[in-house]
Amino acid sequence: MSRRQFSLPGRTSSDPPDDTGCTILHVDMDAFYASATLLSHPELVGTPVIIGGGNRGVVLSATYEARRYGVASAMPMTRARRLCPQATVLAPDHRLYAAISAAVMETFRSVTPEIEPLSLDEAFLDVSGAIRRLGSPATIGAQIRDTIHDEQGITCSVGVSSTKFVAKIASGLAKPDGMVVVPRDEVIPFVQQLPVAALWGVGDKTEEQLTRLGLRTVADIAHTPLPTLIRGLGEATGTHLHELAWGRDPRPVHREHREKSIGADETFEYDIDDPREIHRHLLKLSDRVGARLRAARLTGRTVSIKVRFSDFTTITRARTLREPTDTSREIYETATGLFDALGLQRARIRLVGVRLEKLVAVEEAPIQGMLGEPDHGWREADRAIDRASARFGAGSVRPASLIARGSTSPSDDRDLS
DNA sequence: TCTGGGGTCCTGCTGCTT
DNA sequence: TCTGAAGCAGCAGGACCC
Repeated sequence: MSRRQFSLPGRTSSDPPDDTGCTILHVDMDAFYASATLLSHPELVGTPVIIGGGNRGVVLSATYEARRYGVASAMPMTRARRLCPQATVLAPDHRLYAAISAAVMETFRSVTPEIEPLSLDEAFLDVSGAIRRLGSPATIGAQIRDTIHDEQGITCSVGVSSTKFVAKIASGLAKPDGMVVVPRDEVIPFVQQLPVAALWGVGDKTEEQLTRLGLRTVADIAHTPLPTLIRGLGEATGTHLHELAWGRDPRPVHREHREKSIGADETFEYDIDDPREIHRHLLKLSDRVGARLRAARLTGRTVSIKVRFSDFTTITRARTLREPTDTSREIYETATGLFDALGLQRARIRLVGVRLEKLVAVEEAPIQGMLGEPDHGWREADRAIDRASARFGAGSVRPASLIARGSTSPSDDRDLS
């Protein structure tokens, strides 16, 4: 098999770049969800396929054949279908993605323990400790790509550089199925030739603001006085972009990742204007969030809700509790309290969400009983539900109000993802 | 065109405490 | 007792990322 390498603009494959000091690798699976799904649909390989679903869903991923028609991730499904009507649409299989992701992360761990996963399908690796054992960073990148292709049957792209953000841009340029090395002494010209939108942290709005300031390339940002950037973009963003524009990104690869919030939200198939129906969804979401908190042995102090109306305007409300909690019932009661306080009169609601913030480990947060809670209260009930779910499957036990009339399937109301 | 779900971070405002 | 400043926490909204 031949894998594309060293495709930095202006270079040829006979001119391998100097990867000395380029110890950061960014590895990104190519069209991960689509490639993974096609493992069980080999007859669709080479054809346009879109992963996504639902009336109001968006595209999770698409094969490169579908992307040629303009289909892109996060695009509304209705639009994707219009752009590429001949595409096969498949529902996502999150269990499969998690399994492949775990195997890929294991491959990374065989190279170095210094891994920072960003999502299921990408991670930063600091390979400085592996060079003596496995070879240069570019050699290690090539080995990783071959291993993932041979063992998982999917391709990935690798960016190699001395900083995280340059490695990330490089892997994007390498796609699909390629590798780009940005030598240390070429970082500044490499970064400064890029459009501003290539910078990490520049989305539509920031790009608009930068354009208004007359800045189109990273070089423009680099040569703009810092106070001007701060005035236009704010202290944090201004400083951050100025640093990146000079190739400076001192952030190391972080092995440990501590979650700061855990939440769940749900877009309804049709807008809902019945507060009792909203309460039922808040109960389901609180239940889901509570279960995830307890599984992660975390508690949270601030309960926040999100409400999105039919016109897509979105509001959030939050309440900080006296003590942290991991009890689904307490989360639910706080969430409904926040929702009821909005005083909505038959407003058409598209989405509701529940989130727990200010997380602390169970061990660090002595949990107190809810006010008026009996000795064997909601906490014990939650634990019993968690045990039943572990044994019989998620959703095997749930609040009676979530059991639809005539329903016998636990999956009716509870999302297993 | 018509916008998911899971997150993180930043900014501005308000109210409380010192 | 009153007032203003400073610091901080909480809250709300928004931008961004995958």
